[in-house]
Amino acid sequence: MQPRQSYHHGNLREALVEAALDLIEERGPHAFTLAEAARRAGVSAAAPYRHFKGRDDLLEEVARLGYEAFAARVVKAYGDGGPDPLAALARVGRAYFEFALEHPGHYTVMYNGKLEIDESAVLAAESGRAFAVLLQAIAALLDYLPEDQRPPARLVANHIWAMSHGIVEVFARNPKFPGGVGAALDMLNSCVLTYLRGLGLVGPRPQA
Amino acid sequence: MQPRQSYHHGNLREALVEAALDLIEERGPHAFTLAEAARRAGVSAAAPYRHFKGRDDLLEEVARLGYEAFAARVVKAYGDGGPDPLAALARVGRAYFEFALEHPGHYTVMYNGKLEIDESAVLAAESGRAFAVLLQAIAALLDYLPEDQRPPARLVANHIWAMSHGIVEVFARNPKFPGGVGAALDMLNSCVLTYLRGLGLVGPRPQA
DNA sequence: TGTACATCAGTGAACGCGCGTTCACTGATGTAC
DNA sequence: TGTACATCAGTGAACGCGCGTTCACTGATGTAC
Repeated sequence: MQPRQSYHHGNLREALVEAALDLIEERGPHAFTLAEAARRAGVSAAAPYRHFKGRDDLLEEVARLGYEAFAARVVKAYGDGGPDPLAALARVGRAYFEFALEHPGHYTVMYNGKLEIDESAVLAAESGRAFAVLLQAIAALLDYLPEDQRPPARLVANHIWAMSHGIVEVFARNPKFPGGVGAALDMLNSCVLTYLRGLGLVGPRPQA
Repeated sequence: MQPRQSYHHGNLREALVEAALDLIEERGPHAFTLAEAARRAGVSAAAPYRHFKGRDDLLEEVARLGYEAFAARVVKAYGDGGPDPLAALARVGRAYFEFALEHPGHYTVMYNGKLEIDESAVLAAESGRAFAVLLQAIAALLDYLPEDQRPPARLVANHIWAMSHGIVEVFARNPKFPGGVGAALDMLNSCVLTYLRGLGLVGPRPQA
């Protein structure tokens, strides 16, 4: 933000990505402009072209980094799946939730982007990596059920993914939601637990 | 789209709203431009100013109509709440779902808009009207539970709202989702039913 | 039914603006010797 | 350690474009008589 000392920026590529994230967070991916990102990074409008092919290229890099960081975080949260499947699933849910709140720009690009980037093989792979972890966490949990009342892991994963996304979008990212982020995370936990109880997986009402 | 016969359009206000909805659906609310809406309505860029104060005024009208139509639809779906609370709740869920799919532009403005319109008292009122119906439907259902295991209706309403929104956003509006809209609606129903079973409200596994 | 006229709902040209992008340039950096 | 020079990473001016908005205008409509 403050004027540079030297002619060279030193870290312009990263600075532009950061500026883009801020802009996307503030105004959405479609309102992002290369000119404004350059301005925030303290360089001329032409400077970004030393690091990116153009506007869309920067946006794609932002999306790529987002998917990468997200997948890495989810994988790390799951870890070895211990000490028990429910705890591991809770960590994965928490990771999803925290990523959305700590990286709102990335999250927005990934889920509200409507970018044509979806085509990209790299992004699809990273996205699949994160979903595979969720699937694994859920399959481990479902193993506790007798086989004849075991629903498809993919269906359960879709359900839980939708709950997480819904609570993030409707409540956690809504500054007017009473109780704020903490209350939203509690809400996600109680929602998933009630759902799992419906599957016969956890005991009666651990929390209201 | 086709050139008008007469100098006067006859229905420009509505045509501009429609064009705006199409644009928002295609490219998001931030990418909407008054010029493009006018072009699609077949009039000059100045014509919209006979009907709206400017770009933001048209966008506000679009949002207003969206909230109005949404609330009306949910109210109508709930009807008198009969024949039983579960059926009434299912109708409300279906109404939410169908509105999102049949009016994607409105839905986007309402939930992905990030517009400052949120301030508007009219919109808040319409939005509250729809939520009140959901709350009522759920309260009626929760009456079947003994009082000491009855969770707060607002919490349950929030949970179900989040599920609906999540499934709409992640699956129903995703053209790549296998099975399409029908599968997504099934998914919403099975998700909510499993959740309600977790509350002790419905019998064991009515569907996979 | 016909005419005069006010009003309504369009037009098209113009404006200033910010954007994405290109280009010739130049200051800073790093390397060979 | 010092110098020459290639390369890198910036600048600033320029371009064409589409946008939102304003303005004087004009064609069409509706109403009074």
